[in-house]
Amino acid sequence: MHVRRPATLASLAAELGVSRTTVSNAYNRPDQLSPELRRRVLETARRLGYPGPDPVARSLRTRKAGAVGLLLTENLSYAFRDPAALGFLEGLALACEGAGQGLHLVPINPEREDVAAVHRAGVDGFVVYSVPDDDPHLAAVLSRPVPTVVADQPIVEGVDRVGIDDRAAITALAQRLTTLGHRRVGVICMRLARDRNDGFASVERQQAAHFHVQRARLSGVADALGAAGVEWARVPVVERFDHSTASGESAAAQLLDSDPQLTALVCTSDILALGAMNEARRRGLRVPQDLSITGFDGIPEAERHGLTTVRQPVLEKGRAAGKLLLASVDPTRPREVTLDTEILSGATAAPPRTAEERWFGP
Amino acid sequence: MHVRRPATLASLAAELGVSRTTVSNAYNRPDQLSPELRRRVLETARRLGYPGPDPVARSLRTRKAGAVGLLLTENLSYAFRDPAALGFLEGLALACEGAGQGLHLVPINPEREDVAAVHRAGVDGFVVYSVPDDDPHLAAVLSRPVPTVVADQPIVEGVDRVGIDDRAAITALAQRLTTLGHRRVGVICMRLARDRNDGFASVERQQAAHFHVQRARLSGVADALGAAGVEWARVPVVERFDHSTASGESAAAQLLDSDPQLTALVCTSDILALGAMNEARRRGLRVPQDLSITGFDGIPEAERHGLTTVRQPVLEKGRAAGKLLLASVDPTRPREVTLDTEILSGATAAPPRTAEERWFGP
DNA sequence: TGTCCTGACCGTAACGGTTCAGAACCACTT
DNA sequence: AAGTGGTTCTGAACCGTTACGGTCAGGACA
Repeated sequence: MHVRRPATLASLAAELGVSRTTVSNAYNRPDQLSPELRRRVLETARRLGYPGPDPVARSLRTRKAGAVGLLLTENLSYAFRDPAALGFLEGLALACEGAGQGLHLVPINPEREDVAAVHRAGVDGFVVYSVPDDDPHLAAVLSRPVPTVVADQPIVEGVDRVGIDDRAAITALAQRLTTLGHRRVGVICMRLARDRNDGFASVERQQAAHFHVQRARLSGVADALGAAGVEWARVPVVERFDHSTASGESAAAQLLDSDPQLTALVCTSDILALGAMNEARRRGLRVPQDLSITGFDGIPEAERHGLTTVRQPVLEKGRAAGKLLLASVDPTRPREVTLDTEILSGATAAPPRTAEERWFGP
Repeated sequence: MHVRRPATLASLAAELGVSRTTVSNAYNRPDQLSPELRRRVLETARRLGYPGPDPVARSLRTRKAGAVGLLLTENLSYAFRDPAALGFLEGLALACEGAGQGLHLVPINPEREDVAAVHRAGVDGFVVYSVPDDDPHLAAVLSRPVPTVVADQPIVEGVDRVGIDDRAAITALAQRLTTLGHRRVGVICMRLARDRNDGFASVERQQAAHFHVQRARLSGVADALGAAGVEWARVPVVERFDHSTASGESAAAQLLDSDPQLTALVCTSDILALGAMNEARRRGLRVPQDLSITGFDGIPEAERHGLTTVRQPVLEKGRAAGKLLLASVDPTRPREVTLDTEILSGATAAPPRTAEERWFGP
């Protein structure tokens, strides 16, 4: 007995004495052959251990892979730790599931700029989530002749997009602070470019940021403060490469050390804000009496801590990205989806203490 | 100007007046052709908008898809809500990433028993996580001629597996309760089969359970109680189909209603245990003074609440599953990996109150 | 001068399917 | 007897690539 090569559609057809077409039809178009023959085909398939048409060969012919690729800059595992990313992923998975499409997570090694994985992925389209404008993987995705949807960022000419109005949302939030009377405000933001810069971010760096979302949020804060007469160039902005509460803590420390007069910290994510709250507690500063803190995202953890923040519909965003991609054959689909946000009032924003209060207590 | 068909390797070769092989080599084996020609090939490719070799065609020829399939019973989105599943997913993603393999999430519609998605997935192997023994999707995976690794359950003859010793782990935990003096114990477990049964689970149902992990954990509890002289048939076991804290709450309520004398609740997951704690609080029962509660998994949330539970290395389990699958060409690999667990003592297990204490206070 | 080696390139044959235009056959109508 | 329509099945083309086993020119070597 020799090592039998696995059965194929052709070998099955030969065994049965019918054409390959007929075997193919037995699987894909039952109405095209008599029930009796179909039964025979399937039975013989079982006997020979034929597992059904090979998915890759089928994909080649039909030009459909049945899967959507997801591109993330970070380690895949990052996505599983960040609640906002996780919500997005869940929404996207939901949309794919509903359409019977697989979700192919593209493996990115952030160390090596290895774009090959993007070219190797057998998918019908890509969703790109939160990568910098100049990411080489993004370029690789765009070079492939498949539809693409970008979530949040970056903004690429002619590419479908789903996101929120980051700028307007954070402007509204920051306005609450200025309305409460805050004028000395510090800002904590996420990485602005692919290079690591854990420290103050100059206005030039802010404007040159490769992460559109961060850029938009910073200018949103600038808008609100500007409207209250605060000169943006004097507002300290601290950047952190890693997105973690530890980053929020050290950033808050850096801000408060450099300017103890700050009455409010605006953070561009809830994770950072939660870290900032930790640092405030460590310093014995009461939030919001001594220090107001705001976040962004509206993750469950933030809600539990009563953080004043912007809630964005992350799950809905993922779902919208999936739907948009899967509808890409439809010329009447929207080319851009902007979802609504909502301010969660929380309990971490209050009027600043006056100078007297600072010294003598309320 | 006509609608140009997208460029292929062949059309590129024709344009250049070289063979297809040479163009292929320009991408895959730069050493096989002169740098000069390679440069010309790549430049012409750019000019014609050729995006590089088609991944599907390549997969067909090389018989490698560059991706690992993941099969979950539940909605994909379930995996993003259950911390244990999430940890597993993260570990698996890490392993794939390290090997440059994609992770293909197979879309399962739990309503319809549609196995097609399994057949459509272009992957080099499957990881199956937590599905019932008789799941049709599992059968579909096994019918495909690719390596497969099962995580936790089910146990399939001849299929590689990674898991923990569920039975021994929970026996040790339950023994703590019996050592403390507990004899009236109730049990809350997850679904035992594919049909919904929100209520008491008979011993027959327990033994016929299609979820190996649940079966193992229940018999582990039985072992410990048996050793303390408690007849298992009299121990109330309540089953819940959905895995949520709400399920834990209602299950605890059902147990305590049926037997107010219970001094301890053993739960087969932390999620259920956290729900049970909610219910205890609602009833004014102090944990652990009035009621001891134990969990299983060791999720972060449990640790925060000081739950007495078993910690299992979920991330490591995912990673191990990935490594095992990716090593499946190596005949010397282990065929089964059993990871260690550890009891987290927590603060939700204490000696039961005596009858007197029950009536007159401690 | 003949032999061998090496680098550069090529032709053919898969890889395993799907698709589409018909062929063959049969029952039924006119 | 010829035409009509429907069902069932076939043949050949095609999807885009890579594996494999070459050829061929030119230089090294003895």
